[in-house]
Amino acid sequence: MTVVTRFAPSPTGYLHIGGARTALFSYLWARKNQGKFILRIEDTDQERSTPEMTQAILKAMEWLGLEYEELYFQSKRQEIHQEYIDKLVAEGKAYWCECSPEEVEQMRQEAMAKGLKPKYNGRCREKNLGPGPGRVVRLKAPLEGETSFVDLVKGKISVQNQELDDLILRRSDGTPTYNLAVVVDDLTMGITHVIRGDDHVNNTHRQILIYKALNAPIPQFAHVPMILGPDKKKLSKRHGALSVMVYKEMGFLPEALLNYLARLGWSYKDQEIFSKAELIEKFSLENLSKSPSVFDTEKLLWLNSHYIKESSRQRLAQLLLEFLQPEGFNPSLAYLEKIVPLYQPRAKTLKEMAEQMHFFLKEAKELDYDAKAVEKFLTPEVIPHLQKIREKIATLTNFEQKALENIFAAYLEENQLKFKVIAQPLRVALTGQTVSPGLFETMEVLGKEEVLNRLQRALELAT
RNA sequence: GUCCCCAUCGUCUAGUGGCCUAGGACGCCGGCCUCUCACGCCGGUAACAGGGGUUCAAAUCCCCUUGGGGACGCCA
Repeated sequence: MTVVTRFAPSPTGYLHIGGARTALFSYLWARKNQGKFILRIEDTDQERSTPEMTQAILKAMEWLGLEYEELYFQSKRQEIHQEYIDKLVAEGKAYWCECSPEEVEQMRQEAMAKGLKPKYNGRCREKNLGPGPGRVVRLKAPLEGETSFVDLVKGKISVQNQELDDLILRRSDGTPTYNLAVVVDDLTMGITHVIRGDDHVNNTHRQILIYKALNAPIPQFAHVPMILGPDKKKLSKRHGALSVMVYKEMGFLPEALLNYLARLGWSYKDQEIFSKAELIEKFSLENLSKSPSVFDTEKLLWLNSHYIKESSRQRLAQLLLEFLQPEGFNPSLAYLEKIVPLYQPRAKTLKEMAEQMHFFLKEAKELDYDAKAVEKFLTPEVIPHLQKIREKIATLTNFEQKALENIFAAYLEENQLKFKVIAQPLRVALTGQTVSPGLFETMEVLGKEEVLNRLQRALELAT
């Protein structure tokens, strides 16, 4: 049987870190088994679902590169859901209930008071009611025995049927409830493996009851533990960025996020770095961890810097444009491609990279000079040296790193100087700041004319 | 409150009864490299929650305690 997995987000919010991870696991499992990966938008909550969020989720899936074979919208499948509800009622596996939400709430209170789990007490079970205003359809769940399943990551999970109640299948407004819709959809889409968050384990037993009432085959379940914040609480907005697309805006590469997410709750021996192909090859459900994991931005940052080093300068240059343009810079790709390699070993994010390279993108006359740096390094002692060096450089015809190094070596030799003495002053003169990539590579990228202009400007500044 | 699940360094994890005086990675600390900042390289710090069993042998199996997470909707 071919493997079919699905990711079923509800468009009541953006695609968040946790969702992205279960989507990834579902995707990997399908790919590994040459199966099918389905994206199903569970937009049945008319109140809170929006088309904008649906688009946002689709975009995020695309950015992450999680391609799916089929796309469904749950809201368009209500007739199918209804068919199954009718079938259950016809077979006596479900019944109409006239209890109002207030009455049910009271039943819950009573159960709580008795130290029991809050649940519906089954009052309309045997009333044999038909449809009517305000009425819902409930599943006639077994009163005794236990329901269990073997979770692919947690092992056997059982629950006494007394703990479960007659869950609602069809709301009084005629729409199907989540549990019914999920079961019918998973069933009709031929899902073989339901990979989802830990928070669904309790629903699983209820869903299995529906499968059984329907006499349908039950898929395999794999419940992935939650992702926690640094305080070990379920990851939420107060822990910072949650949305996948915000990570994009923060300058993360999709492969870094994917790699990080994969290793969060899953492992393959001691390996840390995985390409997508490797992930597909090595992924397995049994190596998923059973316990929740804490989201660690530091490690994500490390992976991101790793992938920045691995990426081609062309790709990074292209991506950088998105960060540079809002800042008012519009460099040519060719020029950017020359700058990028100088930052690949240094930057942890694209955003950081873009910010640090500003001085490359301005002309000498509009360059910002850090006042403190100027005061500290452009001293009367070094000015003459910079002046002479500028003259030497001006004679250079091939303005390359090697040639520049030679000029400097010669000058330092003649004057019995250490490079250290003029390095920082030179840096400040060229970049306006005290931190930058190596000076020779920086000069080569800036080009002769710009270097001469900047030295000129610095010399004027210092006097 | 009731039910379900979980428990190895600060964090992500390896470990599937002897190979464990517990390995890797991030972070942190120190050193090397060095024109600044990084990168890189080398080294270090640091964990089997506690208590009972089972066994010749337990991080690994069982029980209890503690701690943590999740779920109890006409939300998904």
